Amino acid sequence: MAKELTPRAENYSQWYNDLVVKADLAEQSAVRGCMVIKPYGYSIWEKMQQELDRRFKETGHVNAYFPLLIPKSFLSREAKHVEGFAKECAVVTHYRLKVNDEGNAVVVDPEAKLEEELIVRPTSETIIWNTYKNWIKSWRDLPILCNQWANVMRWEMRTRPFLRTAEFLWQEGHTAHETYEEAEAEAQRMLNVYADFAENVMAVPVVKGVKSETERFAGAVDTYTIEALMQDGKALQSGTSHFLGQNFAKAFGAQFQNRNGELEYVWATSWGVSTRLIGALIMAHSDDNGLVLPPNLAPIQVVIVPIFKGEEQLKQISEKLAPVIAELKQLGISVKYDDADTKKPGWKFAEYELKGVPVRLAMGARDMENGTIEVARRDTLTKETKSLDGIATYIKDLLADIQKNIFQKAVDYRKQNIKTVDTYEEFKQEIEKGGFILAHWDGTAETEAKIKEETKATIRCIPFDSYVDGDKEPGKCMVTGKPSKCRVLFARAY
RNA sequence: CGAGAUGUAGCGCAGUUGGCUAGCGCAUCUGGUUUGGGACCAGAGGGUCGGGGGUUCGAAUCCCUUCAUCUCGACCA
Repeated sequence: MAKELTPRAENYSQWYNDLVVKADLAEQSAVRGCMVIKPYGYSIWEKMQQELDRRFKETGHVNAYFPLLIPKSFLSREAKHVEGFAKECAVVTHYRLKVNDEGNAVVVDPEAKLEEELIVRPTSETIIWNTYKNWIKSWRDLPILCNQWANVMRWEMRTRPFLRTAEFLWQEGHTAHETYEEAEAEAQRMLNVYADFAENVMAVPVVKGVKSETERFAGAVDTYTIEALMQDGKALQSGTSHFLGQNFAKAFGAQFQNRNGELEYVWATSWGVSTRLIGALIMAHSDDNGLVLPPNLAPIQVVIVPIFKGEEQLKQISEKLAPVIAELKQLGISVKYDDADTKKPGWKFAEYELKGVPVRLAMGARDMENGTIEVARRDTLTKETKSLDGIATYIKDLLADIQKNIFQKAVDYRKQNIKTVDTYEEFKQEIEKGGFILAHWDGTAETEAKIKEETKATIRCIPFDSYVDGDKEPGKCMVTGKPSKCRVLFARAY
């Protein structure tokens, strides 16, 4: 056994770390907190990008690119914003290196100090609003609907592959609008795009809602979020969309003449999802045998393994399979035919299971004689022997079925792990078991802080939709007994 | 940034009362036999023992120092 995963039950974090490395998604780099995303992991990101980008374009957005480096002064224009990010910014102070006097190392040239230091972007609101203010003079210039695919850097103390790294890849949408209502609707619309993507492409069910003041993005009026539940019972914030009000417009002096000829500050949104989604994908579906990828994101949807003795037999099997491969490709299915004779079939089976390939086909001498093929599905780990006739359409349907099944499993899991509690004592017990908890809260930051302090649980969001009977009805805060409008979603989170 | 642990071949580890040429498993390479769930035999290559300094006739082993990683806290998409 070349590659063994730590079982989830034994050590969930270790399982996750093992999987990331052994499934060839990413590895540790020479730079603290930064990872190398390997080709297999990156191709999952590329598929995510394709699906998201298409949805952004369909909703009228265009892509652009803004600089990596931001003048330090920009960050401090919005008071809350700087407060939120100042502690985790990397700063560029010099623009030149030189060889030291001993001639054996390069050192920073003290002569080359920057007049104004530059910040490696933790997010781009400031540089973008400094730019947008020049683009916007009239209501006729609005809306601006831009997105950028970029890297950002947040100097985190503790990092984990995909879930929290110092540098990560993401997209950030930044839009400018004429009215409060239009911007607010945009923030909601993009949250819905994220939720649709999470559920239909990633097969990860999410709870949509609004963040409490404490958890809100620094500089936003409101932050909307999609929250997913991982297999260890912890929540993962998987995407956020912010209604920024006029905060950044005011900070950067972005005004326009409205339809009444008056000067007004521009209304804004921003929204993003990151490579963290790969972490969500792993922790939502995978098992002790390795990754389980939903067909809609799997870089390889079908792998075909020939089982042969000698070159002559391989040739015969390959000929038999060629039309099947062609037909699958015609149906838009990504296929890998692994006829390498350097690895045994058993090794390949284990390897592709580890990598989460949704469907595996195998053909040996027996199948060839019978005109059959072995079909194995990753999500259920079941095998069946099927006739070669009509196999391609069968596989196409099977992939759709697997996508549906993976999602349903995740929905069922969430259903089993979403509870309501009415007393704080009960809450303390339940939170130890993990999962989502719907409970009443008095709406104050003090109570929220007390709960976090005592239980490590945070308010993930105030959900938009109802998940259990009566969760939208008023009640009494489980801690203080003060009135509460509706139940809010608690969990321990990543 | 606080507490603890660990650094020996690509990976996982043994060796640490100071003493021969630093070892084992996996991986790698060569040749052969194999191929329906992580094959077998034979041979081979691969090491600044995390870095620096010290003690000593002699250091992976003892001392000092430094760096890195992991776990747990504080902080966070």
